[in-house]
Amino acid sequence: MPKDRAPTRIQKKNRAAILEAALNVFSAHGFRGATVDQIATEAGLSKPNLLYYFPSKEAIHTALLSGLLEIWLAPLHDLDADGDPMEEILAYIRRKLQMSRDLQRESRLFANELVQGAPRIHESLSNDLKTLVDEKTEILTRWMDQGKIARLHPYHLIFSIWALTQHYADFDVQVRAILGDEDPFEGAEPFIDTLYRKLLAP
Amino acid sequence: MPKDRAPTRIQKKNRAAILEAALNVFSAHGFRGATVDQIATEAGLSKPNLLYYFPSKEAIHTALLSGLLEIWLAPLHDLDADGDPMEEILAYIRRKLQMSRDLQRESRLFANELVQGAPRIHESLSNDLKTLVDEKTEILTRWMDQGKIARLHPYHLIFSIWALTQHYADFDVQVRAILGDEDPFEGAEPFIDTLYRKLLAP
DNA sequence: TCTTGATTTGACCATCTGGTCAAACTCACG
DNA sequence: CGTGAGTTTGACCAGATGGTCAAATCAAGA
Repeated sequence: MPKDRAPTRIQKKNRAAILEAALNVFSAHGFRGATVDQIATEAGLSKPNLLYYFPSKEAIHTALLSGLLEIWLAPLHDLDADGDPMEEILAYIRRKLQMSRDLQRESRLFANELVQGAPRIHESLSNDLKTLVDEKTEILTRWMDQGKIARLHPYHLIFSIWALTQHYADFDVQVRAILGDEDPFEGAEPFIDTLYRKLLAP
Repeated sequence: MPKDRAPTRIQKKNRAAILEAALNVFSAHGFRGATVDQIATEAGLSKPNLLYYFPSKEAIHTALLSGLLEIWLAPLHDLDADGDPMEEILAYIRRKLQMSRDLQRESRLFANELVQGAPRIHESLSNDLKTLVDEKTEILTRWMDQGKIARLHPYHLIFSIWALTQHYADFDVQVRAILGDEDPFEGAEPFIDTLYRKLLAP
């Protein structure tokens, strides 16, 4: 294991390569389905070399997840209480959908984990995520009280946004099996936009 | 392997026990994460005994999936071109949500498979599923043409129903981490019902 | 250039896992 | 009963997999 001084050039490069490779492999096969060898090869390292940088498979997974959680929640974090309600929400949705397209691997990484009961990030959900969501649903509720948007169950409103946007990343195969050549996101964006405009209209 | 005559009493019982156990294990851990031993134990059999009924782990998985696909698609199959458009769609959604609650394991089984690219059911998607969806979107399009429901992209309308309902089964941990003690489905039903009434109103 | 810590690797290990097999046991039916 | 087919199992195997370790190689500062 490298000493915990300032990371060397090589350390930086290899750690990054490992996390990048791990994202590919874990998101495609899940934790159990991924092998250390696979990750090492994809990172251009030997297995013992990889284990020189991370003490275990589990450690790679954990590092990856906690590193990405922030990115994953950023759009919700940006929801601004002082902005125009409808525009804020629609902007959030748009960003979330964009992430589904551009960060499919990340979405699948979380999906894999969640479908199997989130054994490794259960704590983050109950703490970081719950806190953030509570903070933002409070804003939503205020907007509803002010008649700026329709009154709805705020938690389920959030769930619906997650469901509708992440569906396109997580279940991409299914979507493409049905749409054929049509680009999923081309149709998804206006559809979801319309949906929320109708739903949220006071 | 048992001869392919009429199945004996014991064969019936054990096959059923194996599939039931396999549903538990595969849905909770995914294909790769499940072990034959685990399934055997949960079915109350020894591993070689289990392999007397199914030739391989893969065979169990396949039998399970293909057996369940029919059940899974039944609600959509029931969508009746001659019924009242709005009521037909809302009934479909309600049944789908009910399935998310009552058949969580089944939902997760498919979710696990889909998130990882559906390596084992890709064909079913492109054939059975695609055919059924095409058949039903045609009905939806007709209803839109007749002005019975709002004009929307029919495929994405279907996707949205799948996403919104299955989210509660597949990502149950996340939903519960946020809702706390509140029953997810109690709030989900009216929320989703309202959503589609607003969305589909012509 | 030399030295020292950082990096890399081949060989190895224990365990897990899917699957096999021959022998033992059980059951239904004549 | 007796018997043959149906059922069950302990012992076993080969390959995969996570992880270890000592030795070899490399890189950068004195």
